[in-house]
Amino acid sequence: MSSGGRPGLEFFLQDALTLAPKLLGCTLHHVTQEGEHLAGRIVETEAYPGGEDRASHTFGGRRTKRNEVMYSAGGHAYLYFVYGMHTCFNVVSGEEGDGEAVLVRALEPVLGIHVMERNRKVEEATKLCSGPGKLCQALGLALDSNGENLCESSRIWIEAGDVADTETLVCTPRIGVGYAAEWAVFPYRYVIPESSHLSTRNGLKAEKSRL
DNA sequence: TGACCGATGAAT
DNA sequence: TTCATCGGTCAT
Repeated sequence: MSSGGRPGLEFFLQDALTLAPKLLGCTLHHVTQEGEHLAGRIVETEAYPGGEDRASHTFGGRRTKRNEVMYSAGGHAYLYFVYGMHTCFNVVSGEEGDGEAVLVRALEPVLGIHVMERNRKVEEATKLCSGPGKLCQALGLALDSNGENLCESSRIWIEAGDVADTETLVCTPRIGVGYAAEWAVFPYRYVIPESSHLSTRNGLKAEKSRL
């Protein structure tokens, strides 16, 4: 995939485990209600394949009002509220009904950095989007964007990109899913280890399995 | 209707 | 390592 354009629907119809590493290097864009154009390069993702994966919201075919959009066709935005104070941004993947998604965990700020600093109330670039809750706060992404179509929306979209030749893709176990039994240790988290914008919580230590 | 529990982050 | 904080989920 080459950089620059918006990937077609078929890109998002891939299953979560295939899509998650491919989202690394892509850029997430958000144009806020105030017209501020914010964007960041994706450097950390996690795949939530659904089905038997206990860490997925759609585990065992569970279907509720909250996870409904996770069952929509790939390319939709799935946002949810967690821990009583944080919003997480996911890219729905796979065919309609699959119930798969990729959680975007960290970005490298690219556009509108001053706005992100204001939104986050911090100055350090490495603290702006280095976590799923942080990047939503920095980009101003809220629950009202749940269900947004990333292929057609003029508010939120993904720009194609690649992992640079000088960068090495690495996968690790997912963060914060220790309750998911054996699924907790599967290497469904993908990072660009050279990035200084990874989520600090377990930044990049407990792994080394190259793709 | 209510108790419990997070796909977290920030402070200590 | 602790805790703030509250919607979703599931058991009554």
